[in-house]
Amino acid sequence: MEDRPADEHALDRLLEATLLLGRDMELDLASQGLTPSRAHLLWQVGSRGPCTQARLASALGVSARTVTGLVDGLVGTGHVTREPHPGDRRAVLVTSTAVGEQVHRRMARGKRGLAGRLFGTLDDDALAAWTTTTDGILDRLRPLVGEDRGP
Amino acid sequence: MEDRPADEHALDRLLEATLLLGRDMELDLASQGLTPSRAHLLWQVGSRGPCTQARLASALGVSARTVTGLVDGLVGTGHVTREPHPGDRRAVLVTSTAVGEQVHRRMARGKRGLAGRLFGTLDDDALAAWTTTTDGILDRLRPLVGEDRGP
DNA sequence: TATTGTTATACTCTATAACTATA
DNA sequence: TATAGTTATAGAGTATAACAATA
Repeated sequence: MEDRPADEHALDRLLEATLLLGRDMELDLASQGLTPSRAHLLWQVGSRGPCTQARLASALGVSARTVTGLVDGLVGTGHVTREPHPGDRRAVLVTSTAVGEQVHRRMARGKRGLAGRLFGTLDDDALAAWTTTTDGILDRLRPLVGEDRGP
Repeated sequence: MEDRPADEHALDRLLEATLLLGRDMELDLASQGLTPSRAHLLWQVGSRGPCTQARLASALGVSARTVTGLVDGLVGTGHVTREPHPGDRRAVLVTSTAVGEQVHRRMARGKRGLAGRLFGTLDDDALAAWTTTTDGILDRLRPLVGEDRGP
């Protein structure tokens, strides 16, 4: 670790990508009346199917109280409903409505489109090289942050 | 744009890096009593020298009101002071204290260390290839988000 | 006893709008 | 008239702690 300037430059690129990616996704979601946190929750429900709030708290890495608030908001906008959990009367199943599923499909489409825009111009070899290197970066990053929550 | 699965996989990698990078930096800052937003402001002041709040609002991309709150917090913790602006009696100069500068140096050191840990294992060619590809990704990402605010 | 989710409370970050003091 | 910053107000997201209902 001998202070190579190119290393810091590379990290700056990664940080800039982080910033821009976040902003792009927020813009897209705001146009559908969703805040980032609510969109994230809706994405989980759409991808996993009906979930208990405890499971969502674990998947999102937030407290149970926070999930209560996010679900309240999404129930208010008609994206999800709270259904009784068959077999555990303490729990509820957060379930996508038709509108929620439509938004989830739109998010999935948007993600595919963004992937194509960002990486579609690379040939297979260049893409594979970039991905391999990024995998290595992630391997070195994960231990710094600690355990992942979620299935 | 013909839906290459590897594209979506690459985007997922980038999103995961985004998430982990954010978490790592938050952990590091929380250990010094700084929230992410306050740390971001302190970083700007440390890098640019004494700044008006208007300039900070523009650099951070937030409203004047938000800067007032962040500076209030940092004044409270002793990281910055508000000094009179020589030549414009409406404005103040947000200025790092000795403690603030010490934290800024620690942040700079942490950034160098992280860069080394993430990229230091790559040889020059692999690093250059990764950076070049990432530059291209950024070029395609920037127009989606729109204008940068900045100095 | 342990888990699920809610109420109560509080702090941070963010914004808009109205206002004061200066340019 | 325009700019720098504050006060006033509001809403989202987050957390911990105490509590109810159920396992």
